[in-house]
Amino acid sequence: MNITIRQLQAFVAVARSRSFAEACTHMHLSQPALSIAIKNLEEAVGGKLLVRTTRSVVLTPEGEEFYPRAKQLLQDWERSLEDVSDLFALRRGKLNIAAMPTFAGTLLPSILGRFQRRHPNINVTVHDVVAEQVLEMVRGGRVEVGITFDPGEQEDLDFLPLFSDRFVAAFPADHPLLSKKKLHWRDLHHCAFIALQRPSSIREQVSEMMSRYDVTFAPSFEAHQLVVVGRMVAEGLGVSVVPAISAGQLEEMGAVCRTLSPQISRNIGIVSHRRRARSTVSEALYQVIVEWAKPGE
Amino acid sequence: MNITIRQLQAFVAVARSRSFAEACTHMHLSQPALSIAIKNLEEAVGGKLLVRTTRSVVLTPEGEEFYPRAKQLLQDWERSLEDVSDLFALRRGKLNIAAMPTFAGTLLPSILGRFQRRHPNINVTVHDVVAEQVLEMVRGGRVEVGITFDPGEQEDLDFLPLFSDRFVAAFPADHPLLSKKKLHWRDLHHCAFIALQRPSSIREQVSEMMSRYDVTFAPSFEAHQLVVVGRMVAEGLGVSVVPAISAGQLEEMGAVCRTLSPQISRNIGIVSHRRRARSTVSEALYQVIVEWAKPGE
DNA sequence: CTAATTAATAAGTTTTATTTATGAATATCA
DNA sequence: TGATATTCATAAATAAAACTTATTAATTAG
Repeated sequence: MNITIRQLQAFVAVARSRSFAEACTHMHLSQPALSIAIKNLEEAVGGKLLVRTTRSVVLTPEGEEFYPRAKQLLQDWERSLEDVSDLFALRRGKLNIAAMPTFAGTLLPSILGRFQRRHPNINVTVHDVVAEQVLEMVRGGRVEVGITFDPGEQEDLDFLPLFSDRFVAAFPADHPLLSKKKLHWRDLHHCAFIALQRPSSIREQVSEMMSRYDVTFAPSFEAHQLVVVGRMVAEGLGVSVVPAISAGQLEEMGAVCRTLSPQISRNIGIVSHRRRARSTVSEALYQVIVEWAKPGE
Repeated sequence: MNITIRQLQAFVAVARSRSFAEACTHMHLSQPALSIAIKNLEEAVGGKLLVRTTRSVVLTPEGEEFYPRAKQLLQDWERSLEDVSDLFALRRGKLNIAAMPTFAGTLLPSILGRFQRRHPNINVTVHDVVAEQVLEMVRGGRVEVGITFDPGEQEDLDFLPLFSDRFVAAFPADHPLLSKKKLHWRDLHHCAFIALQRPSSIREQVSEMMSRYDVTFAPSFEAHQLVVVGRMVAEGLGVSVVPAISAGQLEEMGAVCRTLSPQISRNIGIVSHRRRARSTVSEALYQVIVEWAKPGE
């Protein structure tokens, strides 16, 4: 006969109350059922755990030794199962996501705010890394969800586009080019240029566009962080080209942004692993992001 | 639905082998039974633990988190039950017994030798304390088995007599009284007497016998240990009266023992608690002692 | 000595587990 | 590409177990 959890529970209940009758009500079980449960448990372990007379129930020395361990076993059992349940019920859990810095520093915080309000006990860690590394982290399973550019058709990755982003040029408030109605990439010729340092997909794409229109890509200044680029532009050190989603941030710092023709747009969206299973938590974040991006649907 | 051990075992088996089919043979279960077991487990915890396609089985992130804990739970479970079984099967265990020094130093070792051969993994601790304290230790539950004199009718103690012991007088090899055919307590008058120090039931009984026959109980020497008394007697410092079971020990040291008339005998036996349950280990020792005392039965 | 309390046993019922048989999906190989 | 084999899910039937009510036995309290 194999030992069941219920048998252990029965034993603990009887041992605690020193009475079959009392244990019955506690276990929501009839008295014979409890009797048999204990009997079977005793058979399984090979000896008496309780000495029952019609007037009293006492533990044998072996029962005395087993009692605390049985309690511990039951407690561990409950605890472990509760923990998994919590994971599924979003009452508890950890989530790692990766996002390219442009997104992580602009739109992501408000999304996480919304997620946090809906699932207060989930711990989210954001890895803000360059676009290519976002893909690598998803591929390697270090994060379940990544937000970056459309990586194109990938054998092991899924991409769900959220919105499309464009490039805008950022000027100091008093820059002469601001008087022009329509700005073209070519107009940036001869301007002192402020670029993001490598590795940066923005830098790569900007440099590619400029060379396409015979503008020499020769940055006068470089910086890692977008805020630094913004300050530099505002101070009149030069002009820069940044993603449209960062435009607001730059204008707060005193720069003025203008669209550039021809407009090139890049899709930004959610990257996830094609074959790996997604956790309930990541599914929940996925949900929130999609709702945020497409409020109508 | 409540979670069973079998369901956990099923989950661990599948998670380990990454295959339902393989887990089936390991669990001695049909494939549908296993399928349902996993399904029920997943329902109980509130989400998917495994992602099954027709070609592969992989763990979900939650499953991945649960897997090691499930293994641990099962291991603890097995371990605890095995430990209790060991207790009953006399494969392991501790036993505390109390015995009065006369017995602990003479006959007990060979009994314990026999017990040890029969149950090699039981750890026995012997408390050699004076007769009254043996009773106290049994009464207080500090030991399950005690060996001492018959305590008479006791409300909470059982006594099983094993053998009866008498007192013998111990003399130096060249003592004049040794020429007498029959020795009486009265003959000890005027002898230099060597007594055991208090508290000792032997001392009490000897002193009582002597005063009954108008022999003054005025020890010239006293010692705690019987061996010391033996040496003193052998050296000619005086005579002593000791239990018959210690006679052999004293004669080894050069003393000569003679019976004393009238012979008074005291029953020596096993004391145990009347209401407290006895452990399987103590039962086993009980058995060995009884067999030793009454080889015929 | 009777009534009350407590646990064990018996018989019958319900619930749960398990098996056999079958179906659906997918990779393998000709 | 299509047959084949493999793998897991589902359905129905059956075997096993757990549980309940009714009854019995034993012991204490009044």
